[in-house]
Amino acid sequence: MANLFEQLLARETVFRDRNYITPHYTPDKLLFREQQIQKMTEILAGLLNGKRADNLFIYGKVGTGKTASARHVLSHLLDFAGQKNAQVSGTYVNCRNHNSKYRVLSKIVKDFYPEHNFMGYSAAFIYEKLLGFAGEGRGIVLVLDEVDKVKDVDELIYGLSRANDELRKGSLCILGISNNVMFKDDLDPRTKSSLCQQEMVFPAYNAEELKSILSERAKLAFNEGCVDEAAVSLAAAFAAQESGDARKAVMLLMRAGELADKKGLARVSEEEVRRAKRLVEEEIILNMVLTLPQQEQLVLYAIAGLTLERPPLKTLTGETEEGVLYSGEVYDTYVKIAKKFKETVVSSRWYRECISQLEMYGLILTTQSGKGVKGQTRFIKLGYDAKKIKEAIEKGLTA
DNA sequence: CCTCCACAGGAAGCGCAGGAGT
DNA sequence: ACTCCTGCGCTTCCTGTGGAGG
Repeated sequence: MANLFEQLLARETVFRDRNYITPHYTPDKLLFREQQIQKMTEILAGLLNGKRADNLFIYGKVGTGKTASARHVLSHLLDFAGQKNAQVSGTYVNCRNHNSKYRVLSKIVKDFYPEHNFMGYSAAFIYEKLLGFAGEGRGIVLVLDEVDKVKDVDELIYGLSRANDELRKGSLCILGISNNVMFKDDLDPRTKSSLCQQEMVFPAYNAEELKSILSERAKLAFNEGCVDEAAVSLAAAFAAQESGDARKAVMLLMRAGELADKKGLARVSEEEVRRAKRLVEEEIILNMVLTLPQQEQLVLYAIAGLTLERPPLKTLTGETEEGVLYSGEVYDTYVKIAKKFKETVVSSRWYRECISQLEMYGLILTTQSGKGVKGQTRFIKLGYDAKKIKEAIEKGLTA
């Protein structure tokens, strides 16, 4: 009997190197971002001659290459500065992980003085340290990704730009990135004019562009001839239709490849992409179900349970129709279930609020009762597969 | 036509956790 | 460290609505 891992590795695969088709990988050449990269290069070029550079604010939806482009330009800048012995430094901060002025500043200073640990030092000290570093005559680029996540952005930007004004030698250049279009309007006017000296918008990719991007990745990630062109087109089309998010397109093709491997297929075809899309959608729904507030989960669980109990009805035309539930009976079963799980039972008013929420999420469908029913009530129908939803919630409740 | 049923959904307010302000 | 404030989840109370049934 062969070793378990040996077996696994020896298995047929469509992948040459799976890493190239994960969202973590950034290609050396960023397609369809030449303009943006060019403009960023122009803005930052002055630093190499000891001049100041304008601050730049970049925005655009997720998966439009903002982060990748910024990091790309930054690394080129630092490489070139290293070769030319120019006094240029820079660092990248993801503000989702460093979401306050203090955290951002200490991350920056820690990057410039890797041998020191500034944990616990006062904000003023860290600020001075940064001023000192720049004051030695360095041009510094600070890439602040997802700046909108910083709680006190105004203070952070204000502090940094004031530092820039105070410096006699050296300079600071802020390159802010955000995918929230509204963010700019919430800023203090002074912060806004400071951060947005230059602005840039990254548009979403269209289907053709996504196709080219995917093709490039596919060449690297898949073995030759292992992925149909039609499959790449379809994945690009799906992603373009929804959002123009390159990351989503890449994920879709990766999943399709995994499906092909699982089924022992030699190549990835459109069929795998379709199945991958369904799979991804299912994951999103199940994830949504699990992150629902407790009471809404219980209500949904009651609906799923009742739907399964009730055999699908045959309509007059012979088609089967999903069981339609009355609002009242759903509430009654919800109460029973909540008691069984020893959870608090909410009032029927709040239950109705849960129903509205679930409908907003698209997890259920409701219609007003018409003729043939006494009183006024809502008919409730599950939007997705009852079994899967029930299983998902059961898993969540026992965990 | 009136009444009742079986709900829908608005308004006000309560208790609590957690963040902001000092 | 302290209070103050705010948002969330929820309850209570209430008025509205359209069909069923007498």
